[in-house]
Amino acid sequence: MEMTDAITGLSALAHDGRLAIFRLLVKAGPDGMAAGDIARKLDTAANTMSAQLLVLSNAGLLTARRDGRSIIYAADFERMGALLLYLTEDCCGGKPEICAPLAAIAQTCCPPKKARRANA
Amino acid sequence: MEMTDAITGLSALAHDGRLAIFRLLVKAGPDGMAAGDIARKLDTAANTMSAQLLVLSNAGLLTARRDGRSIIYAADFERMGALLLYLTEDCCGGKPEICAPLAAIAQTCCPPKKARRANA
DNA sequence: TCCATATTTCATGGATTAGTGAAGTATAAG
DNA sequence: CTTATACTTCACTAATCCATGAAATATGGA
Repeated sequence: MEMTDAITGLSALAHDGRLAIFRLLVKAGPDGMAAGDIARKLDTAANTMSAQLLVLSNAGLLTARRDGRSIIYAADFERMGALLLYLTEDCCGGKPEICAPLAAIAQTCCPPKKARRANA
Repeated sequence: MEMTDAITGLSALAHDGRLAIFRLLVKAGPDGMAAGDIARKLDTAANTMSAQLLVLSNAGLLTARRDGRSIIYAADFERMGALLLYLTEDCCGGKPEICAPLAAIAQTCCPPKKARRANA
């Protein structure tokens, strides 16, 4: 990931409405959610929601597919992983002082050697 | 870390000048750098630099201390670690699909069991 | 075809952000 | 005490962001 992409991603997430959307879609998983359902869940006007989804999509953090009249948005896990990787690796140089706390969660969710724990 | 703090941090980093400052200070380590040295290194006007440093400081990502006529800024590693932890844990729910790439770097910089590698 | 639903696009206005010249504050040196 | 250095603060403008009403587009059903 390049620096400009990282900045676009950070900007997209640096907004309470958009961060809420992203978090909701992470919880929703690969199946994603229809734009209207997201709007109702977060109590946001349809056009406002559309603009917010566009920003996240343009940052590559969301994928979109049409299903009938609805458009289903889903979090792009790979892209988010790349952003986090950029922050730890390129931005922070993998300093132990910074990424030590991450080791714990990486350990929990992605055991390095043995079988991976199911998570949902 | 709370969501509003995370947003403040993301906003602070979502700017090319400020991200460059932060990266420079991460490289500089705990000793930090004087505001003027940062400004010269990044070819930025003094007052512009001051404003950018203020944003990062207000987000808690930098610490500042006076040394004679200079003011020394340093990256707050703990805070950055907390931001990354928020993004992986609270925002992304520690999903393996997202944090798997992080496991590698966490593995490299912070070995879980054995002695930690020195890193300059 | 006509209508309802789902979402987006456009236009607008208000709020926030960002860079800069000029002035102000703090420290050090002569 | 005066002057220089190091930064910050202030005032201002340009640019960008953001929410919203209104209109447009796309799909599905009667």
